[in-house]
Amino acid sequence: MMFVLVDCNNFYVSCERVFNPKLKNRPVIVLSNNDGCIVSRSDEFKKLGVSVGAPFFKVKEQILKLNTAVFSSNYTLYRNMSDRVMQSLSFFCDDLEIYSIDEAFLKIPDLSPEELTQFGQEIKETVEKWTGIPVSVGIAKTKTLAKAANEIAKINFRKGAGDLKGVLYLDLNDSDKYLEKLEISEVWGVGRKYTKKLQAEGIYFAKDFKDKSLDWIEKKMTIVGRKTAQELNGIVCFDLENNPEPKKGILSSRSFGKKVTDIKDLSQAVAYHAGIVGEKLRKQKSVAGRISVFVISNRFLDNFYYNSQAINLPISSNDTVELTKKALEGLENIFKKGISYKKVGTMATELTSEDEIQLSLYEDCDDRREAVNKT
DNA sequence: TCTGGGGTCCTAGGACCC
DNA sequence: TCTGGGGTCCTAGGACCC
Repeated sequence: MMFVLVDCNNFYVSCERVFNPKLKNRPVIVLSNNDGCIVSRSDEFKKLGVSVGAPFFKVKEQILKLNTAVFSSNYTLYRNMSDRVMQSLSFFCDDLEIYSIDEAFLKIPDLSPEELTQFGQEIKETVEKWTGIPVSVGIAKTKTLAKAANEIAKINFRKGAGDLKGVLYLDLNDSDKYLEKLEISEVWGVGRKYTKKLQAEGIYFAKDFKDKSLDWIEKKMTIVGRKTAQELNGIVCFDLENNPEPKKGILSSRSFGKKVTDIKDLSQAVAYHAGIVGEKLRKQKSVAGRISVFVISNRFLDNFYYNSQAINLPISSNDTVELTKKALEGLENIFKKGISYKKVGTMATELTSEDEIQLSLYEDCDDRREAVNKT
């Protein structure tokens, strides 16, 4: 079997371009809540080293110089476009995992290298024709290698080399020639912290990592790192997950656009988030056994303050009134005067299905009845 | 003063992903 | 002046149990 990773290029930017074709040849930036951070940017900025997550104010000047179109994010639009992309993909293959809003894995049978490459190109052309969203395709023996292949195809395309045309099948037999050029930080599962750690050990490229001893890697990076290394060697450790379990936690949070110090303002926000959480719970037919609330000050200033509290519910619930009451109780316990708060959130965990809770309520009744009968 | 061995469960914290 | 939001998984250490 082979894994195919289809990844939309600069997804939010591409969505905006679909609805406004004049933006095709113009630099575009999409910003987060409160227009604080960059969440998507066109290729011009990738080349300039403007990364996702960068604070807008720091790069604003540089960006506006280029006659850039700047957008606040419009998640309804992006969700809608995402659905269309995923639908197009399901046309090619039923064995499909929607990994994120702009990425999906497909699992397909082994074919010859030429056929695989052709398959990838067909996917790319079709999705672009049907949705207007440009994508890159990576194909390989494991998810981690498919991710790498996709990344390499993207880099190649951006450099204007163009020989891959946004599609790469990474054959296990000559993976080294690609992996020796792929920065370790680009490997799926290796983030900022591990990149530093690994570089300190002289590991700069995916190939260096892949050739290290597994036990050594596990010691440094837990079992997760071990699996990543195995996957780079073609051993499948992460299979397709196309039967998603219901979510294990549901979170709603938002940062404030201005200074907030008053518990009244915080309470209002916490209640709002509890409402959102309740709504999401009811939508997926879950109830929460635990509700937590957290507050956080500006992490870039001194006197950084973070605190959180989790409260167990006597009976699991998805009722907004109940959730709000408990969340506000929690807030009172962690509120500290004189702090300038930047963000609050409410989170539900220990989720179970609505049906189960009803069942257990009946069971309680039965127990009680039994107890009564016995006496 | 000496003070077992093994198991489970829970939580906080740290890493990662998009 | 201004730094997103929503998730997952793993581990260590403490509490508790026999």
